[in-house]
Amino acid sequence: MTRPIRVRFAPSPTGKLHIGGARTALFNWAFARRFGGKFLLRIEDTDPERSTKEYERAILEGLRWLGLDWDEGPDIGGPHAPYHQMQRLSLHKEYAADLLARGHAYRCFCTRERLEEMTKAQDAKKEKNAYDGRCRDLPLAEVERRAAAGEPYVLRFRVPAGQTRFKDHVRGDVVFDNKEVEDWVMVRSDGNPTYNFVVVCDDIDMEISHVFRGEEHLVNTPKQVLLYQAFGKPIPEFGHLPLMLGTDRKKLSKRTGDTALQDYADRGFPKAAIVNFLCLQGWALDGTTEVFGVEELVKHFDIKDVGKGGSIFDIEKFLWLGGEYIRRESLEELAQHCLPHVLARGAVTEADLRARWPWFLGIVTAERERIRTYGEFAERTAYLFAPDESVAYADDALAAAKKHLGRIETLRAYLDWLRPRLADGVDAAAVRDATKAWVAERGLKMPALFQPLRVALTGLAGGPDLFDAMGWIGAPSTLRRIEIALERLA
RNA sequence: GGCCCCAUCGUCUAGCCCGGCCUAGGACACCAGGUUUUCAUCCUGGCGACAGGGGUUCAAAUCCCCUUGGGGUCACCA
Repeated sequence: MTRPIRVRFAPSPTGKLHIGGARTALFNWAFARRFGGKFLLRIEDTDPERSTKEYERAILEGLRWLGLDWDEGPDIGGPHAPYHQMQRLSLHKEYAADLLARGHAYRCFCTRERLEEMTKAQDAKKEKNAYDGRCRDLPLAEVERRAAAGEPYVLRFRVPAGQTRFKDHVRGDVVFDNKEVEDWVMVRSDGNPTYNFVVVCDDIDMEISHVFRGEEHLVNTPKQVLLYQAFGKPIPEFGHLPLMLGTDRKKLSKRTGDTALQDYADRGFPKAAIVNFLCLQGWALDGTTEVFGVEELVKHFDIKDVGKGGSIFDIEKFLWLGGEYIRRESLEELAQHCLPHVLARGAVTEADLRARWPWFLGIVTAERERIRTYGEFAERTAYLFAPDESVAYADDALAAAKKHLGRIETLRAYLDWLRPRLADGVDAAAVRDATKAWVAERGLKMPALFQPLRVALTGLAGGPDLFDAMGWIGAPSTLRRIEIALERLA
């Protein structure tokens, strides 16, 4: 009964890696690593219409990027190769022939048109939609004759009477009445097997011991268990993970936010924060520790501890975690991570940035406590690379500046005062002290100068020390931006 | 609608399996205060939940039943 632990993640390359899929992969991986099992990857490319090599590559890249490594898979092979389902077709056909020969499957000649009518009739009578079994007990002679005549047919699984139960590590034992399971199609009329059939063939062949997947597969499970029984093969243990929900409480979809792992990588979430956050959706280390890494996950993860209820994807907490990880990075590390996001905005070249790396590090130092993603860094520092004439003024910043009635006079007086002091460049410490004294002398409140000034220089309502910012943009731009603000803030 | 699954603060969750230590713990968010030229970081405090109703028991968030609510799924897609 105790088999070697072998789990798998089997994505279909019909889209980008879904964030929920990433969590499924993570939990499978963690389970294998915790209990010394094998983690394998299998590509379910049985839908040639929608599968692409690009998606497949992107999915593998995404998993690798997260730090998940597999012991067997399409790119590295393994004892049960190939790991692309399309390349395993002959095996599936053998399995199907076996089931047909032993009476666990039968040929069904019902046309799509007839099936449609059947469904319509069932709807009209408010009956449940299920195959009515017309071809289930056709005389063998008739079956042979029609098949020989070239009449198209599908292979349906002959669901026996009784009940089907299976072990689910997150839900407990689950029981289905076989009456609820229809005689489903195993092999299409074009000879290609369907998902529910192929999955079981491959899981048997690859000696998968545990199947952990999303809850949407729960209702498929009885069909699959019945198949294992028909084959006389050991049934794996299951674990149906709760769904990740959008803010509408429904299965996470593009309607309520980004769904692809790539989207979050593009926004500049630290990958460790992504992994950490994924862990927190349905699992907890000890209920108290929120920030932890994969070492802790692998040390403590068990499928039994995964919660049953779906969890709403809370982007705010995700962002908070991002900030936590960013503040744990070394300065150099963080700068390297921010770099591509700054470059992506297209206002500066890598060579330029590399040439003034210490300058860049200074800015990273000042912004790090404010950002939660690398993308936010790029956003917040856009003013540094903008032409003086077109610094974007944020709405809240503009409102804050305009609260000060004397802003124009103050700014004009300050500009006149400042100009000679910047003749030899910006000495941030000196200007800072002198400016405070200037404000005090004139009996002004600090914000009366600082808020309009901040908008003039950065266009933002908040940010790092203003005099540091002067140093970053330099004396000419400082003066020029104040001049421009005199008009834009009027 | 049939079937299946689920149900602790607004959100993520600990506690539930093996009833008592729970006047239910932590985190995000929010509110208030401190620090600060602003924003943020950081620190302090606050708000806030066992869906409802029945049982079982000396004792129930924890076990059982019902109701309600939410979700998933009903293809020759995966």
